[in-house]
Amino acid sequence: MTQAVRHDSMRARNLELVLGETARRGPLTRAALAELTGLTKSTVSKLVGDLLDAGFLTETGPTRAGERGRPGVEVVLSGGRVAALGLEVNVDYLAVCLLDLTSTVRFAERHECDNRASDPAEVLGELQKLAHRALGEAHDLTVAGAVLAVSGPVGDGVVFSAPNLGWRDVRAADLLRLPVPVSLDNEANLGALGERWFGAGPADFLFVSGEVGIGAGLVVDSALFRGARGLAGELGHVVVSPTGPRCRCGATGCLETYAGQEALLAAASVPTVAALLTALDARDATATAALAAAGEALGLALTSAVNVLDFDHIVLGGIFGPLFPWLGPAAQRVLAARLSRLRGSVPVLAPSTVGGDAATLGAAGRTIHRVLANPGPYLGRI
Amino acid sequence: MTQAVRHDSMRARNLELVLGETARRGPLTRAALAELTGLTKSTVSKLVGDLLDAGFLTETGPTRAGERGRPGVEVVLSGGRVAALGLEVNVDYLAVCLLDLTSTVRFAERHECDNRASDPAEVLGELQKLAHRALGEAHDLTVAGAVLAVSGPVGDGVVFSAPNLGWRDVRAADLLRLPVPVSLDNEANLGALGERWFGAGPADFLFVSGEVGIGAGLVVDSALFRGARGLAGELGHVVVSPTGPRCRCGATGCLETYAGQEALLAAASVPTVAALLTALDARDATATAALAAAGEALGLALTSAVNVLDFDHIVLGGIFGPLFPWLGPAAQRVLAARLSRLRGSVPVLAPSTVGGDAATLGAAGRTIHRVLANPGPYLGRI
DNA sequence: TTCAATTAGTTCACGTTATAGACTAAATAT
DNA sequence: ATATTTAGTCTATAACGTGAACTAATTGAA
Repeated sequence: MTQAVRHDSMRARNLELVLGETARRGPLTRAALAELTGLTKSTVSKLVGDLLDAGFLTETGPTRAGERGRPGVEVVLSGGRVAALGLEVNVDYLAVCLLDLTSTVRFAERHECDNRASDPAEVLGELQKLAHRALGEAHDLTVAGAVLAVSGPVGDGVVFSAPNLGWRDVRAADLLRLPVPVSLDNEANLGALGERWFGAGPADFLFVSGEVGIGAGLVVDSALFRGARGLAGELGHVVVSPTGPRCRCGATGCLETYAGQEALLAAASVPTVAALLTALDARDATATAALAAAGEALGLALTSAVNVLDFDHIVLGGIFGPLFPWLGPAAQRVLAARLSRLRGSVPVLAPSTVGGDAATLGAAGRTIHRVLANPGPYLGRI
Repeated sequence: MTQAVRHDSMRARNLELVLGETARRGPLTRAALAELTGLTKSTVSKLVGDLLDAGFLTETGPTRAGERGRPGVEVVLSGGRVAALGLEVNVDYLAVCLLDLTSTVRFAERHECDNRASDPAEVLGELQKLAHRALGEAHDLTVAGAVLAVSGPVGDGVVFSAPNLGWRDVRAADLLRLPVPVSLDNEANLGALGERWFGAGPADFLFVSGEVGIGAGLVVDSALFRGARGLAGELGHVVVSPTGPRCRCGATGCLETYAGQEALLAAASVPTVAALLTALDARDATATAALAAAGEALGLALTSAVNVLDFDHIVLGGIFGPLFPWLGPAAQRVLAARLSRLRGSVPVLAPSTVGGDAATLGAAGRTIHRVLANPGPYLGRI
């Protein structure tokens, strides 16, 4: 349901507009902002003034345009007011990062550890320590919030199931006691946002997160598409071949049984992802064949996803990122074979450009974007 | 990109809000509207006054509440101001309907004819005659626009490909000369909207349109989801079995090769859908088995779609509507077998409650909703 | 029957916000 | 030096929603 518009929401909306344009298009004069937003110069002046006072923007001095007329004074996003915390629990590590409003990394740390079949309280306690170190680096910045990335379906502060960690129904947002609001999201969703904001993700694309399970983050018009219940993107259980191997979900021939981490390692006869990469680098035939087969299965699942959702770009992240050279071409071939006639073009498949930090950065970025979209609450103080 | 908010857009927004609530929740007093929208009584009075003046609303006299206090005067949507035209070109018929703002059908006609491998200009000429009959029934109503439903991918007034009609790259919106703005949309999309507005479609569901091809309309939060290029919903080419029969799209084992109209008729050894229904009613073993097999394939494709998009409700339309008793149970079984463990619940599969008129009604409904969402342009006149 | 209580709807002074255009400021071109 | 051009500010104004006072119409109790 939509809300009534009053003067204050009108103002909030226009503040967001000015702040958003400045964030998106770098240094901008008031005149340029007026042109871009369609607001008048006077209105822009007033809004920019308020954002300067609040510490969200700073002036960078007069432009040296070399053109006729009075040079404008450019304003840019200021990193000195608000920060955001990004957290991630992965199978092999805990990660934390602190970003300011300009998306500059103020602090980042990764703690390598094995979280397989772990105790949620213990792991989150360890993460809390990391988070406090990051908060210490915030100094005088207001930390607007923290977002935690976990793989597997989540909702309303609860991890329903994280197969790689062995967690079920963990109230992670509550367990992680922090002096800032904590929220929770799926690692694939946050990875997708990370790729959009910090990598090469276009406005519409499908981000695939290959881990023990295979998740997907759907980005539509630069925003996450979450589906009716918030559980969209279960790419791992898309049907690849109805008569295929049995999956832990109870079905058969799901993508996960072909390209999930466990299936990959078993097919390549190696114990770890690191060993798999070594084998591939050494041109091991079994490993290479295993990856090509997995790539084909991935291509089939992506074909179905593209048919339903009409994506032109697909980014492979998680372990599929480093494995891309061996997995990507096969998947791309399947996509080309099955989609070129119908669509006229073939979706572009590419590895993540952000790499392993996509989800952590995306997590922090979510808060950054929340603040940029609604600076009101932070406007009074300074 | 979002737009700046000025006084006029604030007003437009609140007008939409008042009009929308009245449309959604039936007769409402000004006091109730104030409560619902969060606007003050004075604002609501002013907005309702304008909508009454413009002929969008009418007062239905004082309420007989029986409670203490002055009884309120209820207002309802008025059908006497604006109408909308819905058009459809199907393989077996042309259809037209005229709806007023209250979604009351003012005129509807269906012209049975065989449009297989037809000449676009000829067919659209015939449709134009029908449309003019409908426009004649509009009398003093302003017809705000016409929307034409065609099966297959469309975009910007052009039918890219309608396999059932044999059309390719037809500029249908231009060919159909009408005295009102004409736009074009996919039959599956409009069927989905028809089911949402005139049938039992919930706020989030997948509408499947079974015809020669199999399309899907994705409804998310009561709005269509069109994908990056507007071509979302190609359910017919979702992978059911990678080694299956060759499809006209160049791939193999697409859903269409199992459950497309041609595949169905061939498997059941009947020449037409009518004959298929007769055979099924007569408990013909071949036909029954063919439908069960198609249902399983449909179930597999829907499994993939649900995994990616997280739908809880699926509505089967087009020829799948009448075929539901023979096709639905098998599909539902596959969905249950493959999704229950992972999701905890199984998506509900149901036949369309609107039937064959879903797309035509959806087409007219699109214009109705466009006007309700932006009554401004029609406010001055009366 | 009368009057208090209650709810609906209108009116109007007011506050907030964006606008338009005049005005000042600072550069380049002639 | 002066005209021209562009940036930014200032002020009066208009649009719109708000809030409180006010009128209207009903029920219920004395």
